[in-house]
Amino acid sequence: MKIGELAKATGTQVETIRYYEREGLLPETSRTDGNYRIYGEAHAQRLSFIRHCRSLDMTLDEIRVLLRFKDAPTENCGEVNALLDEHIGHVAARIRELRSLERQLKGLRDLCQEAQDAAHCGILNELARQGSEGGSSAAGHVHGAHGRSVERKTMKDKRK
Amino acid sequence: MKIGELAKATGTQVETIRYYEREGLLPETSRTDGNYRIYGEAHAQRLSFIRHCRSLDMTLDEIRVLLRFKDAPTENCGEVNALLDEHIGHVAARIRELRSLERQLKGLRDLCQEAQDAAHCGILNELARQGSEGGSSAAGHVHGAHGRSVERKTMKDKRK
DNA sequence: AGAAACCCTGTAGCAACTAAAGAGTCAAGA
DNA sequence: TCTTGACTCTTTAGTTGCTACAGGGTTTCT
Ligand SMILES: [Zn+2]
Ligand SMILES: [Zn+2]
Ligand SMILES: [Zn+2]
Ligand SMILES: [Zn+2]
Repeated sequence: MKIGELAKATGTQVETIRYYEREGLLPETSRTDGNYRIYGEAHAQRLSFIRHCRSLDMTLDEIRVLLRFKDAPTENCGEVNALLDEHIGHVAARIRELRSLERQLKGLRDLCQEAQDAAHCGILNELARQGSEGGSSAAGHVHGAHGRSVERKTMKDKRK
Repeated sequence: MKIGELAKATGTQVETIRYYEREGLLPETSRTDGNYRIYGEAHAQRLSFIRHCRSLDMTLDEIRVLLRFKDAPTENCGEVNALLDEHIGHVAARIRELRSLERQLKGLRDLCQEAQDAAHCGILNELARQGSEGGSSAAGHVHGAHGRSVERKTMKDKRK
């Protein structure tokens, strides 16, 4: 099948597939006379595997490790288990961070019950106070607090 | 004070301060004869405000909005409250996503109790199964599952 | 005076894509 | 047959919030 069909079959964007090839997660395929990539069932399975891992928020580096084991069926899978445990740790750590943020944010929110002039807004004034360290810092690899997908479109005219 | 002193006073890196200036979060300052930026107390406060917001995982765009209200003390702060509520929603949404991921990952982990050959590893086999959509997708702006800071250093020699 | 410590601008890199430019290929319809 | 349209190709740049150079200039200390 051609790249567009593979994309449809796996729910992946065409550019993402080419990106994975560049990154070495998918092998380079054979090509048609017209230089089109052609894929088989094995490619579809491998891509499904990758996307499944990504849906669990693993990094491409983590996925690379798992793929090495997929490609070496006689190896002992102990490292796979360890990697998964670590990744679960990454997720758990980020959840703890975000819960702490949520608490702080709710406390902050309570400082302004009803709208007034900005100069007396408890929220703005509290944010202006210095100190109060303790934000997210160490540990794993689960980051950010802001999603992909939405509202990305509207960002074009941001600058200027 | 000079940029290095401001950096020390606020616990911010020098490059970050210059970056905020480029991004319009901090105003351009006056300069010394030798073209050094000079800052006063007001700048330090503004920077503290920004860093405080960042420690709460707000985006720079969100912070820009809050700064507009800081700069207009007579405006009604209703939008501030709304922005905070939205951001709390972002964080809450991401927590829900990550909790779902955590459940899935733990279920996956249970599929391989003791190390064996990769071909029979329940984890690898389950990841290879297709379907099973339902990963993170819609909503807010709290993303990823992988932290900043650590293990970034080790990534230099990644390719090749 | 010389060296260390600071500052400047400009550019590139990180993760994991996404989008777009500019060109080529292929199948079907008029 | 020709032409439209859908598809594909490569290359390049943009996204977010910084961080790290490189290659200079300035200040300050000794
Ligand atoms: Zn992880
Ligand atoms: Zn308020
Ligand atoms: Zn937010
Ligand atoms: Zn196993």
